[in-house]
Amino acid sequence: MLTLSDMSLREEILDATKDLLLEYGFSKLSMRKIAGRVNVTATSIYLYFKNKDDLLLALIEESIENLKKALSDAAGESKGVMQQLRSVSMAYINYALEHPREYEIIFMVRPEEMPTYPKEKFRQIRSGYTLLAEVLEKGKEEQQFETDDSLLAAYAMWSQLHGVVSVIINKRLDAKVSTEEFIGQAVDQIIQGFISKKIPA
Amino acid sequence: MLTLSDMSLREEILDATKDLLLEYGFSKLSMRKIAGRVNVTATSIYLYFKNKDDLLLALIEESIENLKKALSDAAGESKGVMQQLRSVSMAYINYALEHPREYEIIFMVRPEEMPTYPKEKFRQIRSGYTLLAEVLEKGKEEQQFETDDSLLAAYAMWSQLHGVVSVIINKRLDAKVSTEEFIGQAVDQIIQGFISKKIPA
Amino acid sequence: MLTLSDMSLREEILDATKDLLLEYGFSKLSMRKIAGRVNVTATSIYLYFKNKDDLLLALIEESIENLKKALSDAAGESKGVMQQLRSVSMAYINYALEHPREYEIIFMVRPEEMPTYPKEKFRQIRSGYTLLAEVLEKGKEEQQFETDDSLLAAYAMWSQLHGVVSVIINKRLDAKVSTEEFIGQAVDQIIQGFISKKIPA
Amino acid sequence: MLTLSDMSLREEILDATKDLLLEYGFSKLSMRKIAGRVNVTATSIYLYFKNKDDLLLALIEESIENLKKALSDAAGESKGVMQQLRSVSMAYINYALEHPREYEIIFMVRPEEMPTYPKEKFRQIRSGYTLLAEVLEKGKEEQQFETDDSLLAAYAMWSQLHGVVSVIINKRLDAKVSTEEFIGQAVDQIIQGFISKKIPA
DNA sequence: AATGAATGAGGCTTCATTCAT
DNA sequence: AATGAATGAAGCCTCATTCAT
Repeated sequence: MLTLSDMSLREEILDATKDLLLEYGFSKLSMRKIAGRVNVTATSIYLYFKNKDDLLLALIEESIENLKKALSDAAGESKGVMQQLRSVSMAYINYALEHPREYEIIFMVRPEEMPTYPKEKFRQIRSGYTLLAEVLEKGKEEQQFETDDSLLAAYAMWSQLHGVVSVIINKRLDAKVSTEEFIGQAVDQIIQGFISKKIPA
Repeated sequence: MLTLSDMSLREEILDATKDLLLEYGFSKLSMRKIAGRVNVTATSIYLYFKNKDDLLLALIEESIENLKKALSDAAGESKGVMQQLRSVSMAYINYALEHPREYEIIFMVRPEEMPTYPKEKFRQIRSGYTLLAEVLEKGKEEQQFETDDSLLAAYAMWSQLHGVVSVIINKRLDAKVSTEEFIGQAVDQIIQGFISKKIPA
Repeated sequence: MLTLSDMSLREEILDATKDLLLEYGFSKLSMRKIAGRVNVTATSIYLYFKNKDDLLLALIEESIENLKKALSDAAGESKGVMQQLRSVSMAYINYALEHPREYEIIFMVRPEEMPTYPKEKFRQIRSGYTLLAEVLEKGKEEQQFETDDSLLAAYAMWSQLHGVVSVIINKRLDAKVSTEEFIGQAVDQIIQGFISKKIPA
Repeated sequence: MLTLSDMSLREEILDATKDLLLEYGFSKLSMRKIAGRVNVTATSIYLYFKNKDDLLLALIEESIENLKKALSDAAGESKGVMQQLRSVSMAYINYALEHPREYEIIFMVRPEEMPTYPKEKFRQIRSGYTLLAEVLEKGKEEQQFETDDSLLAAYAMWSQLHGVVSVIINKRLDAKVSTEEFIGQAVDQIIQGFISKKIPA
């Protein structure tokens, strides 16, 4: 088991930053507060990160990496295309809910807030949907379902999954609504919407 | 026609704040910058708003009001339930894209960033979905479509719509993907997903 | 008579900055220390100057202006060309010794230390020698002395005067040497050197 | 031939410091930057120098030594007194322009910036002029020129030479003026001023 | 001989806010 | 209705230096 002392200061800093981001939000994050939480001088942070942006960047990259891994793991475990579709969707939602800090970091950090943020990273974030696109394309080939444009469909699905997650994480759900039921219902609708999409209503 | 001078300073301040939020993001927003954009001293803002939080609060309330109005207008104009479903969905997306500042303010301002924000306001935000719920309930009564739980379904739809909007506003879309096609595809899937939701896959 | 309270804070700040520059040197100058000396918060300085560079710039400009005025006054008071030559020289030295803070500010602030310093200002500083050049040119016309190149000669004289002043202000003089005698001797040599410059030795 | 690896780290540090001083100025000099330029940790500097002041002190001493040597070499090579006068003057200027880093370090580092700087060192700096004084004294004995006070005259000459050098190094010269012509003219005037100084104008 | 980790002080600057006018 | 002056807290970051290794 990992204890605090097993973590390098660098990791401790990253971890504390995640916490603070989730607890107080981006605009309240400060180097001093991060340092305080790790019981170190603010100066020490600069031994491991060039500056605040550099620290946030490292955080984002790490988080993206984790999300990507979670998704490809889920895709690999499943057999059929239909099953893959559902299991990747659930993996996406589960990862987000189990690692809200990381998920938020990936998505809530806005371009305007981070002008120095390399565009290429934003592209990486999108790569979440590419896995979906691959599954859809495979299903198309296997004639499991018909799609005009797998990429577009994948994008649409991804955005819906993101919406579901977003609403939960941001605590926009009514207290009366069970989160689990909500997820079940939403994922059903999302997948069903994709499968039976033919009537342009 | 409205000219600048027709706007009360209060409104000018609110408007400038919206602009700044969209342009530079929440963490870069400052009373001074707001004042500067309106050509007023920072002190003057305090004549109309108790403090920064109060200003943001007013902004959010105003924005929520506008969104609610846009939605109910859309619902009112349409005849059939099916048509209402689609037109409310599109109204939601359109409002968000046409008033990204307001939409962002409503959704991107996180509870953690605004500790003083009254919880009751967050509940109001959710009211966006109540209109959807009413439409769904009506459709159920008219036996246009079957739903176990209209409220849950409405929540699911709303979250998906939010996801679609979110991805666009946050510029997370690939440049290769046409926004219009994306919206079309997504809305189709969302509605279709709701209508034909029966197979728990 | 001027008392402290008669000075605007802006002037007090400029004055304190001069003192600190002279007392502790450029590299030790800080906004906090300036503020401390004026019994104000560091923040207050920013009400009058955009930033540190801006403050220093104002200081330099003011000092240049004063030096220029002192020199042209001296030139105006004297009658003959020879007398002008001597009186401008003495005015230069006197101004520097009576306002060492201002003189230092003009000359000791190096381009490398102030990258944002507008080149045009450096040109203004040189204008000290233009007055000399004019006097020399006039003397040439009046056939009081012969010069191939008045501008060059003026430059040479100016640099020598600067050297004299420099050595005194920087306290590089031996304690055994009387400053007054040193100045007398030096100015004599400088003027004489110019007048009888014909033998390329 | 000397290569980098032939230099002791101590010398490398001194050398890097000279460069940095010339390039970025005194106020931007930091132990870290010095260390960085030598590819060493800042800590390593403390193996060779007690602290920053100590390092600067070593630099100054070394530079003074070099200047003194250049001057006495120049005096030794020349035959007649008149020739010595000119050749020492030129040696002074040449040394300064060829080793601006060292020259600057000697003269630009102000007592106020270095409170711990032993006064005795400042006295050493002045020793530059003693060589001049000796030449003048010798000339007086040989009745080549008349001086009331050789020491005073030497001081005056030295200050003027310093002025000439100062203006060039500090890039205060107009671009239109040729540095070489300027030096020629100035040295002529300086020497001539000394030789024919008799009329108290 | 050299480093890596850490610190406390202080650098410039911006912030929200108040108070007297 | 609006301002100008001022503040204290805090922002990010760099500094010289020390200590254990």
